[in-house]
Amino acid sequence: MANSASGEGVAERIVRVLETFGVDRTVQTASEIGRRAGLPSSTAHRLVDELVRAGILERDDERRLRLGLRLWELAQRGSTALRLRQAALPHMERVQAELREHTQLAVLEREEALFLERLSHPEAVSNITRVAGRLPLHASSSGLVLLAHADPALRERVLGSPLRAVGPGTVTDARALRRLLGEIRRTGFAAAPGSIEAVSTGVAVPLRDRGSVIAALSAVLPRDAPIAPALRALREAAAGIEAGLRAARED
Amino acid sequence: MANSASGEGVAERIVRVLETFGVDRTVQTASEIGRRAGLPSSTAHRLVDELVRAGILERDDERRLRLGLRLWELAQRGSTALRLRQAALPHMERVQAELREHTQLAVLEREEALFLERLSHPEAVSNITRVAGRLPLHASSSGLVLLAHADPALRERVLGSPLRAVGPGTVTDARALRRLLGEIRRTGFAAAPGSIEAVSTGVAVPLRDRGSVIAALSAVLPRDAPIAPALRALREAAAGIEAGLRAARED
DNA sequence: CGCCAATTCCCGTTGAACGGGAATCAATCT
DNA sequence: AGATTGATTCCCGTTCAACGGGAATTGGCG
Repeated sequence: MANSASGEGVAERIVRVLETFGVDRTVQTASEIGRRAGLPSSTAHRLVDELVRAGILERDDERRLRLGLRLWELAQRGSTALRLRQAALPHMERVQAELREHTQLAVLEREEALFLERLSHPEAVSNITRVAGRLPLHASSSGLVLLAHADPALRERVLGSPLRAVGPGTVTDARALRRLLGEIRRTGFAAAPGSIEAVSTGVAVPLRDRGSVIAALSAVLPRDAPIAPALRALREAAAGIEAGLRAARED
Repeated sequence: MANSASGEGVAERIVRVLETFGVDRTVQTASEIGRRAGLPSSTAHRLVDELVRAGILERDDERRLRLGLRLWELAQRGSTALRLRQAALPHMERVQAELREHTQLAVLEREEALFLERLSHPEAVSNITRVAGRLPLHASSSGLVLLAHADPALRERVLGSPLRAVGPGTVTDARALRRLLGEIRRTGFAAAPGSIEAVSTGVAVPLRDRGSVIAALSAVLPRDAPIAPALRALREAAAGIEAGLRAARED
């Protein structure tokens, strides 16, 4: 028999299992995983056992499952994300210290904004993004910057799909969004008041490497705060990071 | 046929493939991977293709392979490491700002010290550790702290195995190491001058959760610097992190 | 004890994975 | 231009590891 369910490979199935874990669901029983991944119970148990043996999953004291440290370790190695994060971190710290607000780094992944890093500030306004969290491209300042500089085909795809509102200020009209993206390209930054939460405004600038935009650097400000100082700090940091990336290439 | 090589499962084989990537080897051809993982060429290509389809590996412009962002994303979710890192990061930043030296966070994984986080300071002395890097337990201040508080069986295993010198000051004598570990338990910190590089001294303190040591927090100082200020800063940070972990449990 | 869910064990079936080998493509050298 | 080396793709017969249904077992919990 072997894999009668559908024409998918083992790796895909493993990813499905890993995807049953989430920011909100970090430990589960084998049966839960099986149910969520759509696997027969006995199959789920066998597969989970194998993943534990391989170090991809770990069992805690109660024999419940969580993602293994080994997976994290493997993922860190050599990922492009890591290099970018390493180059960006010191500059992000400076921005965070200066602004006293959350500072974030995001990249485009599978038509969404994926947050690579987030330095939170205890006194700053609330903000839902997390490391390894995702947001739709049209619903955050970082996403807007990424979308504005993305491949035109992707941009049209997003503009043509329904634009879900995340916060009260999310731009959900395709025509307005298209105009906004043009403006972001022209001015070199995005401001998204209330696009996620009513109380906050995101400000983001693009980060370039070899000419093309590879990430967005952003800060989360209180709704009514002036954006000029944040923008200056972010731009300065972006320039520093870009210089770092250029220098790193010269090794 | 199916997997004639040996009695290992698919997951183990996939991990072997992922392990061929390293900090120093982040992109490879499919054939390279196959050779290093001990797979026949055609098998390697098929497997790699599947991993790319699953998003675990990515192809760059030249069709060479690198670890995928999706893997990183999955790994971040829900790992214990992430929670610890998140709790520790702000305190580490404070230590780094105060000492102006590298600050690191390490845990015990498979009989080695695995570095979860590292804040580097541009003006500080060189230091070879990296995020997701590993060092033998006896060869770094962090490792010594972890070893001193590790399960006695593991400790004996390490003491009984050959102790490779990494730097000029690495303790390689089992008897001396045993005495040193006792002292670390007594004093509550480890100082390791030159254990990795001649020019630097590592200072590390344990990080406890529910009574047992789960990680080590360390700083890298110039060889002749006084360790007292660093020790004070590290201890203060450790206390703060431990309080944070306790508070997080109350949710 | 009775109930429910998780887990483990058993086992007959079978097709997906395997890998040897040859062909193709792409650089690089002579 | 022809030869060489290595990566990649394609083909295909073999086969056994994976599969999953089902039953038995464990373990809380009221």
